[in-house]
Amino acid sequence: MQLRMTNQREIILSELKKSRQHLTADELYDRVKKDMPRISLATVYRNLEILSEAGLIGKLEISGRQKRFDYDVSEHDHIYCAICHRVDNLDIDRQGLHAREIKAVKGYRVSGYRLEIVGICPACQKKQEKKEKEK
Amino acid sequence: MQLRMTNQREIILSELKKSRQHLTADELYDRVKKDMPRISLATVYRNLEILSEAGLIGKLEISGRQKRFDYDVSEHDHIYCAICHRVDNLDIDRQGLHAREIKAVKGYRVSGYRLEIVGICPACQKKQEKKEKEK
DNA sequence: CTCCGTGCAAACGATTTGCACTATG
DNA sequence: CATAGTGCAAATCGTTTGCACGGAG
Repeated sequence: MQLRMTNQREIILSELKKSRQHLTADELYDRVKKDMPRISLATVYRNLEILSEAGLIGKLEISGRQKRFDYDVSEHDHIYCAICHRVDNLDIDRQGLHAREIKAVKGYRVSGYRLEIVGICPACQKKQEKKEKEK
Repeated sequence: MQLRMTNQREIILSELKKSRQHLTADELYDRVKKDMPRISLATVYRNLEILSEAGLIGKLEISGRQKRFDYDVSEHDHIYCAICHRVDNLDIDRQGLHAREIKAVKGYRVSGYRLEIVGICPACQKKQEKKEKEK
């Protein structure tokens, strides 16, 4: 099962990379459609799955909502906005955690962990302040 | 909007508490149905949502899969099995993380974080060993 | 040429919602 | 007795799949 670099796959990949955001399949679909109007959403889903399996992009399955895909494949954690669900990459030292983690496993064979910081992004903070004033 | 402690709400709550597991809505539905055969799945969903908003149970939204509900409302993290998706509670010291977290926020107002450790649970490890032998 | 990939529509699994009815406080 | 909660069915949302056709290697 070898990978073919089709036109649609190439565009999906480059559109995600150049976005520098953590897009959902349908957000990406909207962008890709501009270059390739007949592409189908199913193709976007299929390719995102394949690309993330191939290690060319990252897959984010954060807190029960829509999957997002990451242009950055290096190991890192995420912060996301509880209001608008925007996601940003974080640079946290992962060393300290490992020691703590390994003690806590209760019989599990640990393969990794996911750390998500939750908060309110700058844009949504501003919106809240505005609402506050209007009262 | 005051809460009424209906029969179904009470049973859902007590069934989750006594399970000492992290059940999904439909797993809980199956259990509750034994005591109350005419209850509907929608009622289970509605009540789990309400109960978690009221702080009587916890809601777990792990890695893009089905929501699970937590009988334990105290602050804690989780470990889950990458194979069978079983979830267990963890006791990790949350102190060390806070300091690191606050440095990393890039304009976000941080409200908390979620740490999930991923691994393979004892039961699934055994299954794998068995398969290995059979080859 | 061989199959992997595509577009389309239909199928799917989890969850939510509109509605008329019920029952709690 | 007001109105939160229920059961049911249908709707919705994100995602996946079956199929016949198209195109990359």
